[in-house]
Amino acid sequence: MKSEPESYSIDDMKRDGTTTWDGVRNYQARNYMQKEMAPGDLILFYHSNAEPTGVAGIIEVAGPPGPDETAWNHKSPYFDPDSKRDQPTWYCVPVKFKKKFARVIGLAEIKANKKLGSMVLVKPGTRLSVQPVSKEEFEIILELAD
DNA sequence: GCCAACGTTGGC
DNA sequence: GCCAACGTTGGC
Repeated sequence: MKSEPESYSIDDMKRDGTTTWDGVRNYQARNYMQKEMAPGDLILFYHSNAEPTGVAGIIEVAGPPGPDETAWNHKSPYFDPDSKRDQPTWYCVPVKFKKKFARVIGLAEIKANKKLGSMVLVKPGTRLSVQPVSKEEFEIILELAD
């Protein structure tokens, strides 16, 4: 899961302990949260548009997906008048902090690692803020963080 | 700040 | 249904 640290960083995540991954307004990213994630799944927390950009730590799916309430909040930047109470357009999952890496695993380092060449993250033109990571890829990132 | 890549919107 | 215009993402 990607976040710009200027708006929400791994340090914010650590401070809060848990949060709801709301505000996602891309159907493919929503589908991953609504249909592919299960409580207990581990997640790489990625800092985008940052210095440095890269994986900053690990979080975990803390519960089942639910409607994204920000879509109903007129004051929210994520307000979406098309999302109805009885048929929400947007879903999100609660997440909880697990670990902050001692260093950020930079995008360049990930790109340079041959074993990570098939990560969705490094595929050209992939801008999804929520994207799948294989178990193998996840473990390689973990090793790099040690 | 630039710009390529992509998703969405809306006219036709 | 096509596609141009526009907005957003995100690396650099």
